[in-house]
Amino acid sequence: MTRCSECAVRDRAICQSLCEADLEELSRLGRHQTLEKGQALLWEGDESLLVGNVVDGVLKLCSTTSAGRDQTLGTFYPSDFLGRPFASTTPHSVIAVTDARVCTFTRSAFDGFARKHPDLEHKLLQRTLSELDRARRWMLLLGSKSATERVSAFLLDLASRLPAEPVDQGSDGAIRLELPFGRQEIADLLGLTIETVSRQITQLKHDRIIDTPSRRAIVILDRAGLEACAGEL
Amino acid sequence: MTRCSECAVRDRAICQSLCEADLEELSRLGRHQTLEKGQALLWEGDESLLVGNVVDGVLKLCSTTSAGRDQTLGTFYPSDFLGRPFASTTPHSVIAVTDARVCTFTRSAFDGFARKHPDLEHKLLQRTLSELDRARRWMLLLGSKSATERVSAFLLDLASRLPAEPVDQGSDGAIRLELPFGRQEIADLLGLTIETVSRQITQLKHDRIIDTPSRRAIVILDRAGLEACAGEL
DNA sequence: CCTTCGCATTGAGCCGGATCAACGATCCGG
DNA sequence: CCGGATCGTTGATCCGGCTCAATGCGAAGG
Repeated sequence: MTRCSECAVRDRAICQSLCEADLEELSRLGRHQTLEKGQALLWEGDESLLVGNVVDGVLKLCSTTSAGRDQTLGTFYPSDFLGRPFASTTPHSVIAVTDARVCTFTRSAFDGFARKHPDLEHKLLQRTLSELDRARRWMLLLGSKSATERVSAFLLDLASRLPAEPVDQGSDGAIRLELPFGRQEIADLLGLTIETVSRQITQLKHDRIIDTPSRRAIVILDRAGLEACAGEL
Repeated sequence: MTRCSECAVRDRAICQSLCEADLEELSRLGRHQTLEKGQALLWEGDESLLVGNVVDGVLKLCSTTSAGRDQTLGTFYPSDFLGRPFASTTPHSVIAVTDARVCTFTRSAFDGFARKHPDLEHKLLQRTLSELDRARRWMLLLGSKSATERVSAFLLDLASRLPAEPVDQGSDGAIRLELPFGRQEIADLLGLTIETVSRQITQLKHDRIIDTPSRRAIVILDRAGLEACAGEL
């Protein structure tokens, strides 16, 4: 394992709470793992064996309905913590959306280490609380928002999570997003169908609120307009 | 404030992690508060001033859509922890569903105390992780389940949370639930309208899966049938 | 260059749940 | 016991998003 002190997310992941010596100890418990797009790291209902940090790439948390429909329950970006510590089973699957690198620990080793390092647990608590806030905001979206609102909110959420590349060519404040998700994945995230997502994107494009230079790219032309469509927040 | 050692939820709330001496200290930071049905304890977006434990009664966590529609994002039963520690604002409102008693702390005092008591923080972390699991299960419900599935799942969730009173009269394993929620509140919880909730309940009654001896009471006659309607989990 | 394959878009029709509106049932104060 | 208020149920209609089906498009490979 590469030295933690050289880690790309050293200053953003929960490990930031650790001093050099502790970090050294933790690093001996972990290993780096690379995942290919589509590959699963954890399976819904399985024993909770792994936890870890995302170093690079995007992953999703998902679950399959009895009706065969997939629902995505969350997303993980670099420096996010994933897995279910302090429980015997993982309630949901974790799947790589893009090729990804994660730094993983066996759950039991991590649990033991965490219990001995209150600062680490504190960071983890803060993250979990934020994640809970985020999940509840998403519940609000799934429970009471229209398709337009969902797609708009999704794009705004993405814009806040992704490294935003400003479009230089004079187009005032336009932001280009490189989507890590395909249309079907967006649909699973929003509790919609792929057709509805596509139609909403087309509509937003016609309204000159966004542009779609390519399948996997979105340019936000009118952020305020998009926020209005998202029903705020 | 009554002594914590006599508290009704002493052995179930996060305080269980504390020794007598620490408990004594914590109790000096807190106060008991009674709430009437419908009364709010925290307001969405306000400064996060309070956190606490539910001693008695039921409360809900909710948010109002731009469209004026209410969505309930969670519920609190005795021994549950509520409020948003370690953040400056509470993202959602907390409102009493029934008359309730809560034991509250100012957030700043609680935060300070928690940081000095890793065992307490650990308990809080475990609770937050469970709450996150629960929120995600609910997201699955809101994102991809039908009205029948939602209402059935709601009744099962309630049955697992409420002190179940078995119906004695030979009716094999039937369970009676005293609903703390009105129809509108159930609708807000499930992301449905009151009419749809009502129709679903009527349907389940016709199918002899449940019975409704009174407005606020539900008897689960056929638990397996209800689980089937809920699309499992 | 053309083919193929996977993904995205577009169209037509349908259905579940929302909406609007009326009607019961229960509770409470007098 | 009555009258009103609140809450829940039921019915009729409407509409947003789903379903099913066809078409378009860009990337990879022959």
